[in-house]
Amino acid sequence: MNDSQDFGDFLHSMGGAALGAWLRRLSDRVDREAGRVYDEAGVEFEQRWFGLLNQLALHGASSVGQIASALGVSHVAVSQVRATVEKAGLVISEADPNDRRSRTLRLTPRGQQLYLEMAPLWEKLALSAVELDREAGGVVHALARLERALDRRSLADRVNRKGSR
Amino acid sequence: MNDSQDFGDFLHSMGGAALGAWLRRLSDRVDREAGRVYDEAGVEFEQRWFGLLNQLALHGASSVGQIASALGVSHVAVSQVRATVEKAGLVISEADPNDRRSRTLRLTPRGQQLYLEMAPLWEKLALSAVELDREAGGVVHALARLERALDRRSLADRVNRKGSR
DNA sequence: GGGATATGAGTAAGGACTTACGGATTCGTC
DNA sequence: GACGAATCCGTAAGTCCTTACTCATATCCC
Repeated sequence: MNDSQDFGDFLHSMGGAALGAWLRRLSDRVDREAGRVYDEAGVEFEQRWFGLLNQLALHGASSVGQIASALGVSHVAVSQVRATVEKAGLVISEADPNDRRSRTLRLTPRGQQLYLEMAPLWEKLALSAVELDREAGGVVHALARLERALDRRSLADRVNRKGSR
Repeated sequence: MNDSQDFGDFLHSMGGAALGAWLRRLSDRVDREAGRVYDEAGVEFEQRWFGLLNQLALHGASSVGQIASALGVSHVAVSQVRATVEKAGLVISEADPNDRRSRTLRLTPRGQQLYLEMAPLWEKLALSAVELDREAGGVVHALARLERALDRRSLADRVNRKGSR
């Protein structure tokens, strides 16, 4: 009946500190199931590659740092993925002539071809995600709001301001 | 204006397949910030320990498997945490006399004491989580609904039923 | 009662991130 | 123009989880 009361109960029994663990559990689950989709479709593709490839396909050649900030991950994560997709022949990288610290990545022909081949599958994945989101009553928006709330004030900050009593 | 249209756009540009990555990013963030809370409070505690300790404190002695299913993680994760909290002297374990395959865990006096010491901090963490959830318009409920939606039908299943065209 | 099967837990290895640090440029200012 | 600070990227190591495999004990069934 009283939803926010229920929720408080939930958080107290689960432990407020368990929010992170819960998010991780769900993320693992979604990633794992996406991986299964690729396996069942018989394609050699890792979910981890998606963000980088998608970024290059949508926005053309980009640097490691650009991709990292677009995806919201560390440059290290991008760098690691770059190494594997480059080894797989999907991407090439070369030093930016204007700034030789920076490395410019772009899809190879083979990468472009793979992207096109994968497109229908990703489309179905996106449709499924929309469907899930609808059934879940707008998780995606809720997550975006959570992210903004954390931007406004960090968890640590919120805890500290609860007083030291 | 049309929210679900916006959302579809979002998912198409982000890529539906990015949902998992996004959840992971948020989980990392929440966990990291929780870790900062412990550091700033000057306590030697790892967020990873919380689930196991909380379970033992709330439900008394339990087996590895019981804790794993209560927390929704693999028994391996519990086993790993057990090893470290046992080494830290917070928990003891002994073979269950009724079923010697099973290992029964319980808090040591020191573990109980730590639990009591941490309680105010966790309370503040829980309050902060409630606050965040309110600002985010009910993420927790949304996540629970997402989980149920995935239980009803897996992502792979949903994708497969989108037809192979 | 004994052999096949199931179940609880542990170890090893791996996946997707992270932080910490180091190397190579570039920038900014004197 | 050079010296220190800032920036881009890479490697190493660590975190928190997972799956795959193995061992030991329990259970089932004839």
